[in-house]
Amino acid sequence: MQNLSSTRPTLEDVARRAGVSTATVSRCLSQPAKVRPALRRKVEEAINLLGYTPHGAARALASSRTNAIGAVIPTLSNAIFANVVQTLQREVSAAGRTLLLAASDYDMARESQQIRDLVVRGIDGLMLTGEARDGSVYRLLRQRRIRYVNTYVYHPDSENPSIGFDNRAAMFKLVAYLHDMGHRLFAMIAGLTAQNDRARERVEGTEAALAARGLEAGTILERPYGLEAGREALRQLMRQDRRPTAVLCGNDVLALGALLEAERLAIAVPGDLSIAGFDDLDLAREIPPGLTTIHAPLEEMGRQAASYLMHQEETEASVHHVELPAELVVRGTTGPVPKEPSPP
Amino acid sequence: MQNLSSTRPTLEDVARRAGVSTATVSRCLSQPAKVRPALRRKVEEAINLLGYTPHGAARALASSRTNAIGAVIPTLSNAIFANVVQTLQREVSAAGRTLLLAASDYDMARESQQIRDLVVRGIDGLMLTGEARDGSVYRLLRQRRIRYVNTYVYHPDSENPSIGFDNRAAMFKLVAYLHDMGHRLFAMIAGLTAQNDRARERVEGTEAALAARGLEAGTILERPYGLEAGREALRQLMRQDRRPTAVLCGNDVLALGALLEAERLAIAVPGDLSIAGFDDLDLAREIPPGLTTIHAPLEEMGRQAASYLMHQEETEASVHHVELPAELVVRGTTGPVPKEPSPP
DNA sequence: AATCCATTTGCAAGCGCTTACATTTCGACT
DNA sequence: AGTCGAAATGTAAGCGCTTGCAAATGGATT
Repeated sequence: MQNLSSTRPTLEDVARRAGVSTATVSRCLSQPAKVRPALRRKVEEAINLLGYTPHGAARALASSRTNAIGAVIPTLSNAIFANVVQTLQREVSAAGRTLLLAASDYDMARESQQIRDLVVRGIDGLMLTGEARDGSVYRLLRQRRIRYVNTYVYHPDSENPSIGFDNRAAMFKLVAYLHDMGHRLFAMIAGLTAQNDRARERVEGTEAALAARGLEAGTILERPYGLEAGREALRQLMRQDRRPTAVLCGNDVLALGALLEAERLAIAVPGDLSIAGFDDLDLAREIPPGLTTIHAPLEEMGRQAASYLMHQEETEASVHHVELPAELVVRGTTGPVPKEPSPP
Repeated sequence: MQNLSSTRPTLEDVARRAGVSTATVSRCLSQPAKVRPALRRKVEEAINLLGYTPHGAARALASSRTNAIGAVIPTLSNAIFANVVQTLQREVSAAGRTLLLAASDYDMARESQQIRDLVVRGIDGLMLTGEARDGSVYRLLRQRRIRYVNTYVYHPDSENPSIGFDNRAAMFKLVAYLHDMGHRLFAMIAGLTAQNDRARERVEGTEAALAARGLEAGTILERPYGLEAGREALRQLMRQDRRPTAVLCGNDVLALGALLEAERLAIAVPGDLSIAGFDDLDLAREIPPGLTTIHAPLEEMGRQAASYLMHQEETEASVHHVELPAELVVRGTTGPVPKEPSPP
């Protein structure tokens, strides 16, 4: 059953063994319908006998198709990326292709390098996170005719395809809801905006929403995404003379940190303070009293990205843009503004 | 600066442009030290001028090295896998290689297929999760001379290399600690053991530890890893006539679910009930009162796996096995057994 | 200047597969 | 049986790169 020699068997070995040409064997593998059953059977027999498996690189070289899809994300340590990659991988794998993955750790330079590496290695499609990156990267992708898509953002006017949601608009919804609940003084615990356009859009959305409603621009703290950072930021906010009554967080992890810290400081949530997150992690629903947040449609985003990247056939006239809804999910951490100003 | 023609430039284009042979260009790319600076400069100029990038498949075919490392894990939706993949990817990327990733969703058949796919695609090394899988997979890997390693387990007697920790021994530590705290009736909310040897080892470890101490084998519930499943399982345990005083959970996610449910049921933790997890997620430390758990040394595991898989040079005499410590971390969810039996 | 050896460079043969094109085979039909 | 077109198969030319080996080059040494 197994070939005992140390060099792996090649197509030619199979062809010889089956008494056919290499072309026929090749066809058996990629378009079995084109080979008559009798021959096909003989070939399959030879394949099993020799324990033959195709050589991916040779195949890619000869056919100039790699059947590989790449993805570059900031980090797998955040569930919102891990989950999308999980979905992407599932779809890609189901289509008989392979996922090449790189994580940039929120470093734009590294991201560029990783994209280039993936291009060199050979990919048919590429999922990217956000839009902000060097123009040369997009140029390379287009020159190489590699299909790509930006995710976690929806930028209908961009020349780069996007599948995602409107981060700004989501913050507008959140501010509107809290404003209507009577809140007037807001604060934000944002992510680091320097290398992260999604975080930036969330901040900008908040600022714009506050301005649009004639509200004071509150304190904005930038922190790396992490529970401890969220805790620390909340402490800092609560140390201020004029305490905000509502704290918007750049993501659920920061919000969870803030919530845990509020609990420790014996600040009632939402009695004294409302806290909201962004992303809607599993935990947001489970942790008492339930985290008010924006639901990021990750599953759908992963599926759509996979589908877009793998359907190369259709050449579309216009740039592909898909907006997925990012809905406000009201749970227990937000409520009406406290009657009297919260104690100093 | 960019080549405007639609076909990408090849090594030959560069060679012609620089007035050298393709061999020289090739050497400039892979062993620059072997080319005199003057020539090298000319070549680099031509490369930039044409916007040349190597063709990965051609390179892999000619050199029979792919510079790719594969990893197959159960799912990215669990942080313990996402974090290890994150580490692995970082190391792999830093070494100028690429990570090919597949997630099996705890389906052994799918896992086999994915491993085969990766082998066909071409990888120099492969990280696997657990040890239990079809013998033909290991045979293929060895026949193809692909370096591989099982992780999340430590099986010093296996012929397959492993880098991980001893799941059984860890449960022994946990049982010993709780027994010493006075607990006599244990229960376990385990993961699904059917397709998961790590989960199985944790169950077996618990059973063996209980038996070794002459303790009653308590109820063991198997549940898919998930918060909601943990909640439900705890409800079921608390409905029993004889309630356990200590609940061991197959992982931290189940433990967190159990903890949240206990809170909802107004069962005091650890006053009435002790709960312990496994893995030591970030959240385990943060969530009050702090989850007692086993710390899984993920970072180190990822690093060591990467290093082992990428250092092909040294041919070792014996099978590579590394045991990483999985320490008990005592926090707030465990304590002395309640004085009187907990109320029905 | 001639000689010699260590480097540097070029030549060219593949690596294993796909695929356009040529050739053969097979039935259906007359 | 003989024809003819469609379908099946074979032939062979690459795909873009690496690398063993031969040839050429450059200094160092005499």
